[in-house]
Amino acid sequence: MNECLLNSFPKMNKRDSQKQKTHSNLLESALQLMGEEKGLGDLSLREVTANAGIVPAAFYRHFKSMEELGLHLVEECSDRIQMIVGDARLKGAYRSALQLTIGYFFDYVTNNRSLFRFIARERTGGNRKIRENIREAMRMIARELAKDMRMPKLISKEDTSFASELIVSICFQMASDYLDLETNEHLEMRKIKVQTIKQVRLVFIGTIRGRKHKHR
Amino acid sequence: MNECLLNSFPKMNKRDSQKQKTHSNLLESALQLMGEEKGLGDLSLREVTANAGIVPAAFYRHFKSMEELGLHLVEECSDRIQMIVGDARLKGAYRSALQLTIGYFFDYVTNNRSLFRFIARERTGGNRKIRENIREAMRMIARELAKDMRMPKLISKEDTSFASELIVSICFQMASDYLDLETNEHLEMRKIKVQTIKQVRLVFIGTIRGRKHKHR
DNA sequence: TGTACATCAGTGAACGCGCGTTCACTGATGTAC
DNA sequence: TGTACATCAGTGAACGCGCGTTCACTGATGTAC
Repeated sequence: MNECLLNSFPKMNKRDSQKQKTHSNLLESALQLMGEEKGLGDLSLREVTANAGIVPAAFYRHFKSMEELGLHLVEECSDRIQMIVGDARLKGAYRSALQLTIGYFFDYVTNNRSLFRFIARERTGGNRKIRENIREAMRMIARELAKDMRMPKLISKEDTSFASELIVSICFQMASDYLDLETNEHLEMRKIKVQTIKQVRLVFIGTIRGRKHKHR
Repeated sequence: MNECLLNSFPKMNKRDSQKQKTHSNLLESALQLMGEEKGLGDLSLREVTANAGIVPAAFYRHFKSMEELGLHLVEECSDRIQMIVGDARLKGAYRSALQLTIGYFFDYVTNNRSLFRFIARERTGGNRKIRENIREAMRMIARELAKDMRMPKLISKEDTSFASELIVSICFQMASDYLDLETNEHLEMRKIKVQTIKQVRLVFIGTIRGRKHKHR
């Protein structure tokens, strides 16, 4: 479907679309190889190319280094997560109960393990440029989320963006703890979800009740 | 001083104390070599031993792998941070204004950059066992912090521990962002401290005002 | 105290291995006429 | 449409390098008598 779309572009000839395909094969391979345990820094150029079905030297036709691949990966993950948040809004998820919203979020996390793992891990674990890009991506996700928080007129735009950034940070942190559980530890999973809900509610309450003392 | 103390133990003969010294040289070397940018996984056994002034093979007299060294490092860092928190309590820091407390915290972070870097980074970036140990260490720090939060009788023990865990998590996350700044970005540093204060205050407010709705 | 033996932290050489990077190349695809 | 040349994603061999680990060793320190 993606390829089909690409081919429909006038300039997308056979050669270009094949290149696109290999390009995304490389990104997908990297994500896949990192799996549950490894970070970007633990991947070798050779294993990524092998997994993508090309020869090591061909890597340089697409990226000048693994770091550059990492930056593309951040971008892609960020796009995908923003789409997730956007979709959820369209489906009205964020307008419904908090439990439900957090539930949806953890479903997405479950269905995109390696994606969230990657972001959570490289957020503090990667190199500086990647960390910065992830922080920026999270800020954009928070902005997306903030649209859903246009709660009562009670809360100023400033407070909304502050709260949404904190909520995104908390959710990613909890998602990271969540992904560390074995897939059969249902009780623990439940506990983390409940905890997340409590934490987010606490942020809401704090934001609403604390709004008068804004600058002090 | 430390060595002196060790030597005063009856069983601490010359050989044992030399071993202790090399042992902590290795830990210190690892911390030092990780510096601002590298994680535990980016260190090679060879560079650590070289920096500690021993031959690669001698590493195995102390640890069976780099992972084991990492676990010792987590333990040491955790001890040091708990001492920091404990000291702060003795000095009465946590009883004084919130700004002051957070200020002290960031001073400690500044004076122990590599230590906090290590914890922040490996908290999500390291291997599973190390991540688990760090989470446990943070829980203990939260417990230590909770002693200082025995605020008005308003707040239940349960809520106190919940809030203190969230606060510790937030502080570590912010410390990690803080350490990403160049040492001359005073304005940005100020901003992160202010943000941290706001976030922690928000947690306090949320905890106090939300305490009636405990389980729902 | 002196001697003979045991312990063991640290040595240094050697190993096989996977790594990133370079290079001249190939052959399918695209382009100009 | 057919032909001649250009482009360029992917090839495959080669390189030097630092890696973790092994091994028999050394010699200072500890211990038993």
